[in-house]
Amino acid sequence: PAEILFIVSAKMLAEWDWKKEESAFGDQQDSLESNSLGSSFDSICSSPEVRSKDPCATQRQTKHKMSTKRRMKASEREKMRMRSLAEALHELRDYLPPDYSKSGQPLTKIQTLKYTIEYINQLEDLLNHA
DNA sequence: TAGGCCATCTGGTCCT
DNA sequence: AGGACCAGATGGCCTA
Repeated sequence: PAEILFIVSAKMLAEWDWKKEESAFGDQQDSLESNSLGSSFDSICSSPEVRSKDPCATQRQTKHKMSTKRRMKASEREKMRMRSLAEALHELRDYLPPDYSKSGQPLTKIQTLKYTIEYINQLEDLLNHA
């Protein structure tokens, strides 16, 4: 189980880090402005300029509302899913040497993933040079 | 008080 | 059709 946890977290972080690198610091301003496409969708679509041509109208029409019951069920599942993810991260923390949390405070999720990568690399080096 | 972290809700998309 | 996954939004809590 520990190995699986390590591999999964390593993959998660690898992907996360890679995405970060891609959109790095240079264009932070841009990304801030172009960010939240989803939430800005409504406001964009409601602007008079855009409404005339109307790329959004069809999308709006295809927006189907979930029934309240189904939405509640989905929320509940999502809650459980996120909890199990958090639980796995807590568990993962226990496999890291105590050195990583010198501050005395528990590692954050991101820290846990980053340090796990670091730790795996260290172990890998150790094995390679044994 | 601002900023970081987290849990939760929600709508969209993909898959079975 | 319904479940799983994802990303954005939001609000609460905590700390520097």
